[in-house]
Amino acid sequence: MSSVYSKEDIKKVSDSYSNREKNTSDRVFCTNLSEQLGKTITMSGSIYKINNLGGIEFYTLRDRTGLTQLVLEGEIARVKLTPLSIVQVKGMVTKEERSPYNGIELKVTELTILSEAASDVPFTVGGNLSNLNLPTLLDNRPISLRNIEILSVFKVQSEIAGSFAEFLRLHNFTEIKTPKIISNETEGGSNIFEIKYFDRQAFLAQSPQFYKQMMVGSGLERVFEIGPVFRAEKHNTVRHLNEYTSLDFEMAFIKDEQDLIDMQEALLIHILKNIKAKYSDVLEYFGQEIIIPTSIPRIHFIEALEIADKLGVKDMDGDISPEGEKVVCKYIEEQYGSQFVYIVGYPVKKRPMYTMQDERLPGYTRSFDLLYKGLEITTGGQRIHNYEALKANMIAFGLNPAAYKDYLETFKFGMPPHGGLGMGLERVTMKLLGLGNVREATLFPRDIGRLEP
RNA sequence: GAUUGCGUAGCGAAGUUGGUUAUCGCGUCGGCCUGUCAAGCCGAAGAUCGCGGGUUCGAGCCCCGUCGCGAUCGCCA
Repeated sequence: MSSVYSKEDIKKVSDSYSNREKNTSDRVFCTNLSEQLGKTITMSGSIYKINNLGGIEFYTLRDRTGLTQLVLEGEIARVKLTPLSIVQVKGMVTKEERSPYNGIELKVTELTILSEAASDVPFTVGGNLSNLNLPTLLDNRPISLRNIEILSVFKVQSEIAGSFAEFLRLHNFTEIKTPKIISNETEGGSNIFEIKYFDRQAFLAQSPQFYKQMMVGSGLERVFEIGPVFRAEKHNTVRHLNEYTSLDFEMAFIKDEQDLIDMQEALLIHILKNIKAKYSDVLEYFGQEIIIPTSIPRIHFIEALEIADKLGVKDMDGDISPEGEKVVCKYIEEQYGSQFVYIVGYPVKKRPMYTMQDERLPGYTRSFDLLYKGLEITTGGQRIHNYEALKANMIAFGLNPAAYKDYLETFKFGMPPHGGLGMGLERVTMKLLGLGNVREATLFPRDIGRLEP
């Protein structure tokens, strides 16, 4: 084999991997600045804000930990810097009352532009973006995400998902990853994306439901998954996405659906406590106060319909309308001081074929929704674990058991009583921060009109 | 799919019963400015008013069509 490069050149590069000089960066971060008072240090980041007064220039340096005021005076102030440019600066950490960031600033003596940003930014990233239209922010997502307040939404979201996993691991759940390319519809209906899979037809998973249940049956007993789900519904609302992240868990040997609710209640408290402890600044920015519940009210579906009806919202073909969900939530908050409410016992015809019926109220199920600030954030319930009962229910729902052979095998060979739930990560984030549109709680939302960026 | 609303510089908006050169703020570009933090002051560029057609002496404005977008509903987390 021949190369345009000499053996010596190649060897030098090759050797550099084993004899590499470590990156001994002495980079100081914004949050650690107060420990460096009086010292000359190096910082790296992007230029977030600019105030150029002529002989003196103020730049706000932004790194992953926060903001620092840079002061350029004299000769160095002649450097031309555009907002969002990436820089490395060297300077003296100085106490200065007039600095907006912790009364500390960096008097810059050396400045290197690592990457210059063009000046035709669609909007001022370091400014207040609240008066921009959402489509503008979404069309320019790589840029709008650089705004620290917009980005903070996703730090909170990461914490929600992280706390979810943390809590469940603590309770002996095992994290699983199930396929998103599937050959069969999960819950019937036409709301499923078709894709080409080599020379066959396949679908994008609407839910990890069947796989979760198979893994309960595997002997793990308790499983959870954080993953994408896809819905081909042509809805266009502030609370729907065609791709979203589902926080799912499924657990075995439950007595009934109340065990699931108990588990989720403790889980939610864990999540809310973590967010409150770590992101009080973000909550304050969005004007949200987290009320950590001690217990979440649980009301029956029929009761919820009555409450909505009493408050002037008619039921919708035997179901609760979004408007009804809002007034029920409002009522519960006034009566019990809870921003959450469980609605238990949805009608059989409103639920999938694997849902366990409530033997006390035939026609109703042992399933539930969790509403948070007027929005449905969770659906869950006890599942049918008896093979024959499940098969019979499939037929009753107009489905062909033969098409669900692999799924049914789990039940044929012994399946414990079990149940689980799915929680929409973006919806939880949205409501937690009081956002008006679920797209704001999605990095790169996919909706009926949006496939980019 | 249904209902409803909106398309005016890079962004956010105003534009009267149809009337001359389409207005304002932010941003951009140039100049001044040593304590800004929504910096300030002076100046400049930037819009075939979504697109096509019609009515009219005259259309950003009225009518028809078309495309795009938002919101609500069905459905759902």
